[in-house]
Amino acid sequence: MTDATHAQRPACDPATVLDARFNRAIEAVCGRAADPQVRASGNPKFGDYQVNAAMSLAKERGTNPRALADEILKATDLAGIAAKCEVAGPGFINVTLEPAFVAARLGELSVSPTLGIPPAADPHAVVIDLCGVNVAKQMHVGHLRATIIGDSLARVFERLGRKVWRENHLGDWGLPIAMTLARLVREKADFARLTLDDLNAAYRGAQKETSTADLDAAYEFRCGPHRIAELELQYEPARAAMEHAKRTLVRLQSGDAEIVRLWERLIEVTMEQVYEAARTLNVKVGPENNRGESFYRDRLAGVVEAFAKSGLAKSDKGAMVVPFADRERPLLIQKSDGGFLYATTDLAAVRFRTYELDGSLVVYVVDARQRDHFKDVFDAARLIGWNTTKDGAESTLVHLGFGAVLGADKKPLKTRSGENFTLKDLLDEACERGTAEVMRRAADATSPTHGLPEAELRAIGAAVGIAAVKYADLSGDLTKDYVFDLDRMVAFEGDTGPYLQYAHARIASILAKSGEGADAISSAPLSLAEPAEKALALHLLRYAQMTLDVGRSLETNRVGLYLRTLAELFNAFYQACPVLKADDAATRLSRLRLCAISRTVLADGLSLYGIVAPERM
RNA sequence: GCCCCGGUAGCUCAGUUGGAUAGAGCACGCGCCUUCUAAGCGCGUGGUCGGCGGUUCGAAUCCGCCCCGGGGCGCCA
Repeated sequence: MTDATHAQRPACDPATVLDARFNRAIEAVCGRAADPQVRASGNPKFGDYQVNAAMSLAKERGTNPRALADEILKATDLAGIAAKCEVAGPGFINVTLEPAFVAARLGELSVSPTLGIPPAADPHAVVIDLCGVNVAKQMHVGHLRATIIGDSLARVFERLGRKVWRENHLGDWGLPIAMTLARLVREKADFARLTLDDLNAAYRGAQKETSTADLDAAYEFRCGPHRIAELELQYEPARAAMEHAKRTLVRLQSGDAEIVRLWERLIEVTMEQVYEAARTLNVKVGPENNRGESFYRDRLAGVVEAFAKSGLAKSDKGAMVVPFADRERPLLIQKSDGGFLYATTDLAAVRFRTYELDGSLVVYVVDARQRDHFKDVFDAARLIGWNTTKDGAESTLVHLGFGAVLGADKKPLKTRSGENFTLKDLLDEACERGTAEVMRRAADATSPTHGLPEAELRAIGAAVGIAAVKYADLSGDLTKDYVFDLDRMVAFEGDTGPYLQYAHARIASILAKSGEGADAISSAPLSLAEPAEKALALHLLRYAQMTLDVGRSLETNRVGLYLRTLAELFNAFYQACPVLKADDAATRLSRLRLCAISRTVLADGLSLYGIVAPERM
């Protein structure tokens, strides 16, 4: 997203070297610098890399593209880098790299603690709004995406060396919470023993008991006085409940010690499920990430004041709105009764995140339906100049609107009995399926997991089930809806999380059986004589660029694509090149080192998804 | 009505940001475990990339207009 990030290029990536060399040659030939357009070749018959700039440059200069490609190629110093270069097709320059050059770069990668990722150029923080639970409500499948996508992006930015804030913007404030609280008080609930189910029931009960929909409709359609009087009598309890809720809200807002204590208990009970889900999902979200709506309550009046003072907000039908030049719909920041709205809270949060948290990138991982809302909030923030860090650097505000999770019938996911699928149900089932599969395989006497303690098998099974769920979610286009089909995800065949874990376990197994020490392996000379070895090595060298690309684009699916390709290339290598039974000791050690690097990169890549890579499965 | 997001193989989806003959996985057909984990590998069948036009050396990708599906549109969050 930032130029600084974009400019970073991994030193061990051959594309970086080729880019520099061809850049120099193009400048010599054409008299000016231009992007050489270095790309990895899609087809092995076109070599390892292709340089595509000659065609567009020739068009610009009105010359023959193949002749220009020839000229550029002649001017490029590739001694020790390329084994073969040729001009092909309309003017592609196809480059086949020298295996020794690739091996040298891979050696650099293997001793890099960051796997070749250059240090972050932007010293500001990245702020990620994730999870987004509501107090007194059960977590459902929508929270799955907000949580694991946000956590994965956080992990990517941590890998890139950025300071990351995971912000759990909980819905812990406002009338609905007060209504729930009021009802629990009236019911004389035992707050010490409250469960989430109790809260949920109270929340729903409160919504229902205060509903005056029929009466409101009667007013709206100007029903006769008889009908109105009848309904008013009927809705007397609803009014009373709402009055109580409002009194409770006032006490909460004014800091009434007793009410605040009960309110905190509500949050505690709600968040316990979040922490449990986070543990199951291997997601780094805990109490330290809680910064809910209530945190911003004392800043809301200031937000409205700031917009009013700068002339950006105006009064409209008694409410305060921020109008926009390019659209009809204004942003409502204060109700006619003086109350604030979620847009007000979000504006306060934007300012806190850019200024106080010093974020030059603030990512909101919130479902796609809120696109318009965030467009308005971000535009308003830009109008008033809140998209800047403490030292005045520009902040990028991004809404990463993810698609819905659908059932097999393409409708929002429901259980068989037609109820909402809670996140817990879903994760429990995934873990069960994973465990069943691991147990089944462990029963086979020839399996590497045969005879392991049950607790260990269960841990592997849970890791496998969760990997299936997370991979299915993160490896697709985040903005699209996707069909949640446990049967398919937990099939563990093909393009799945367990497929990657399996590749990792195979590598770990080879290394364990080799009998070689880590030092002997990590210091072995690399030779990449076989095509499968070289192809694997080339892909390993692209890890750093892939990670940078994800940081720039926020497309987590690039990680999945990279890892799937890595696993495929490893499997091809595994099939074509014996490691433990290699022809000679030097080849054996070289291949072991290739295995070790593959394993490190695969495990690191899986860690970007927060997927655990077991040694055996 | 206005705005936003999608449409790629029978199904579920990729497609390295405009590159060479559009790829996987399921499913279907065939082959590979006396060799490091067969949750694997190889081969085959399967396509008007929603439609029409445009931009250019080159389009699934960019632009315009349609068709179909989904979502959102002031005092809830």
